[in-house]
Amino acid sequence: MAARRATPRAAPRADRPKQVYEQLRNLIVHGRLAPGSRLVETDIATRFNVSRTPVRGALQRLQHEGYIIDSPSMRQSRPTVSPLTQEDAQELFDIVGDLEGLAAYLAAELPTPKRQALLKELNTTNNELKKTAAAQRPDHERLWKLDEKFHQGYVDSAAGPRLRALHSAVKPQAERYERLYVTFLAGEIHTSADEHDIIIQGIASGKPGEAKEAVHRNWHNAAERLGRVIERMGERGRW
Amino acid sequence: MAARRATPRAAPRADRPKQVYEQLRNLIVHGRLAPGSRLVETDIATRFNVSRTPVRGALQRLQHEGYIIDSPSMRQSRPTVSPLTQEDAQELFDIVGDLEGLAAYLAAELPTPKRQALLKELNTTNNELKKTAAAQRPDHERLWKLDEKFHQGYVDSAAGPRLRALHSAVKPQAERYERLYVTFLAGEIHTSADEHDIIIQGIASGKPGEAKEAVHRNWHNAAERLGRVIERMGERGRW
DNA sequence: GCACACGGTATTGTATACAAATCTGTCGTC
DNA sequence: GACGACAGATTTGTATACAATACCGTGTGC
Repeated sequence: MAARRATPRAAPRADRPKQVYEQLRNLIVHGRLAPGSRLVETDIATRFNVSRTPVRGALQRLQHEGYIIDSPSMRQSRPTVSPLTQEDAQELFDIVGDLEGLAAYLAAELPTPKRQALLKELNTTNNELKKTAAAQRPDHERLWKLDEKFHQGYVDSAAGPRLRALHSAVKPQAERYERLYVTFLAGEIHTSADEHDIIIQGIASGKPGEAKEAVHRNWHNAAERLGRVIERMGERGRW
Repeated sequence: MAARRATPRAAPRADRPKQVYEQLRNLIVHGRLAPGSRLVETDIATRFNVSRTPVRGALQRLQHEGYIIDSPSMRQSRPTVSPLTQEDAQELFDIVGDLEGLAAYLAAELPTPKRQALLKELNTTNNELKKTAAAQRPDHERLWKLDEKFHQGYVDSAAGPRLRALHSAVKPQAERYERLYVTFLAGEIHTSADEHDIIIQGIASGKPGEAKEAVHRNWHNAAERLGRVIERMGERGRW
């Protein structure tokens, strides 16, 4: 164990907690750390050649953002990767839809010039999404990125700092489920893209309420479509 | 400095990070730690007779929940108490309204028996609120607690674990502004109580959309009323 | 054969020493 | 008199030692 420590104190002071956080998050999101896995500070520390201190920071953030939870029936906190369930997906998507709905509401109230620029961007992204989805063997990574970009578009241009912060803490958690979605429901992406058009329409016509509702429906429907997939997999939490 | 440490290692192992967090949060919420104040780990540690380790955990949580921010224009993170501004209040209240709106939506969809129990509780609380507000010199602390209890009612009975967690992380931040509200707008509490009745009505009639909208309006209006107060104070951040 | 207690092990909580980085104030130079 | 460089002081980042607690397997008594 001690022989393996490459450069423990020579590391270039580059926000190690964040690096550890990102790497762990990646492992979780991509399913390499299965739901239920226990995260042991010491193991992680040796794995990344850092001490427990930055690891602790990363774990606390992961926990706060919901990627890991303290396994129940234990007093001492034992962080484990949180499970993937149908109910959780449904609730999470509703919450994301709600937050993004608020952003869309605000986007529809933007002054015209800014709104026009946003609309152009949204249309471009969504058309690319449609085109990519229509391909013979759609590029999953690209599909996911385009969908992400679409939603991020109106959030960035209309949300204030607080909403943005909250969104960027909550939304990424949906990635765990979205990766399932895109893997098993690539054929239904066009449904989503059509729903996106309704969102665009709501923002374009300057009707905040409609834009918001369209976003809600998009996420709610996605959760429903996804629910069938999770059920089929028996909620095993692995894929 | 060293002579003052009472029982550094004899403390009864009672989740010190949480204790530190709660005490700091209290200081912030009650304005004893003014916006812009710098929080220095070592100072806090000596003040509470703990080491920097639990303090660090508390600070990280406070930062994640928005009570403190890294003051800009500095590379090294220098946490300071976040400011109180009109825009921030408006955005924060909209977000809380949005989250609680979702909870109210779900509450209106609850099965009848559960809904009846909830409605009874909400009515009781709101009537007490009205009664308290009508008094000659209303008890501010009590007013705040009753309003809090009212909103918590439908959240607790309808929200899932995720929504509850998010709500309990975001909502308490509004307390900084609510304390202003109740201090300077005690006379307008009845307006809020009337808006609460509309929420109750929405849940009672089983119309999720209306319940949600009523919650949105309640928070949005509150933010507007509060905005006038903050403006009057010149957004000094002290009171 | 089962329940319970006990001891070893694993893991987290806390304190503290040290290193790196920034900030602040002073002094010298132009 | 102002600007800039340098040195001391502050403060945070990291590593690590130690303490406390929870977990787990084994053994003993009934």
